[in-house]
Amino acid sequence: MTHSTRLTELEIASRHYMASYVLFNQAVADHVGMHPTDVQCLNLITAEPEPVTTGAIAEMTGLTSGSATRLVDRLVKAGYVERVRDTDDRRKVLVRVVPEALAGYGAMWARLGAGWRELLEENTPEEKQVLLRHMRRTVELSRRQIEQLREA
Amino acid sequence: MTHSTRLTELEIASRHYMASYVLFNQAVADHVGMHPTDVQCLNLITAEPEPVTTGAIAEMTGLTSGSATRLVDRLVKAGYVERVRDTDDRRKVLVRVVPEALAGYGAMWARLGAGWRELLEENTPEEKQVLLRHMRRTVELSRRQIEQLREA
DNA sequence: TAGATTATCTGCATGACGCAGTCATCCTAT
DNA sequence: ATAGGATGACTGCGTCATGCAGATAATCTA
Repeated sequence: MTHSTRLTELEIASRHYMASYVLFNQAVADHVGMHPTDVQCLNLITAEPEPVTTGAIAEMTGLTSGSATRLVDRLVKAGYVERVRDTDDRRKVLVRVVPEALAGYGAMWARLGAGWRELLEENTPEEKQVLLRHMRRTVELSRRQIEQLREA
Repeated sequence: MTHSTRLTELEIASRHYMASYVLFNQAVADHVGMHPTDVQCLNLITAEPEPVTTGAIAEMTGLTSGSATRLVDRLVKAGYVERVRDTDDRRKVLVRVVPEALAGYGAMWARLGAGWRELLEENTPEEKQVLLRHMRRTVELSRRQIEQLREA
């Protein structure tokens, strides 16, 4: 990934791949009239089995706690989530997705997701394993490198 | 990718995968004191064999032409690129990467890129083909869906 | 050669974000 | 039991990236 040396096909593809996600995320956000960060956040918390705290959202999105609060404000205002105080630790605020509110959002994903799912289904189970492994490894590597960057 | 149905492992991994890229990009940006968009842009234009126009940058990043101008302003100010008027069409501005300016930037990537490259090298040639194909397909699908979203 | 089109650049307004401080709640050590 | 500290979430304020609309210069076309 130095710039003096030639980049491999795969490295170049990676860049465009990542860039395309940013564009896609932006397009989705524009379409539903939200900020890309908000879409990103919704995607992350709907992937979680349980409601998450504001702090967890801050960590997942890389925002400060203050900005995460504002992010949740926007999602609440838009009706996508609601705040629920944690009964165990009353300092915490659980952000719960409102399933009904995701109807329109879900309808969009039903259209888009179909194409996406097809794309995945074009792969054999073995190939899917390769992709899954690569994604997980990447997430892990990314996490380590972020730590490294913050230290230095 | 609807939210009423269960998400597959691969779909969940995809989301975290994409999210991790955003975080990583942000961390890199913080590290070099730039905006994420600027890093994104540098990654894209250094992946191109030839200097690109401001308009091309606008398209690649999804920004308006005005914002792209400002983006280039920042990169110029930071010394990463320089503006060169296109001699064929003097309306156009070619944005050329300044190789020397990427020394520090490149040094960082040399460290980070090593881990990244290793990750890719952990795959057999066949597996790399699977990844490459998937990335290209995704970019293509993404492009089509963005178009679809803009129409609707 | 005039008018339309294209590529880039600017003035202005909006809004997301970080920072630093505040408040409420929980934990811990004496 | 209680004081001091830690933790989680929230606010005031300033900064800055971005979109929008219009300006300017260069090119194309009838």
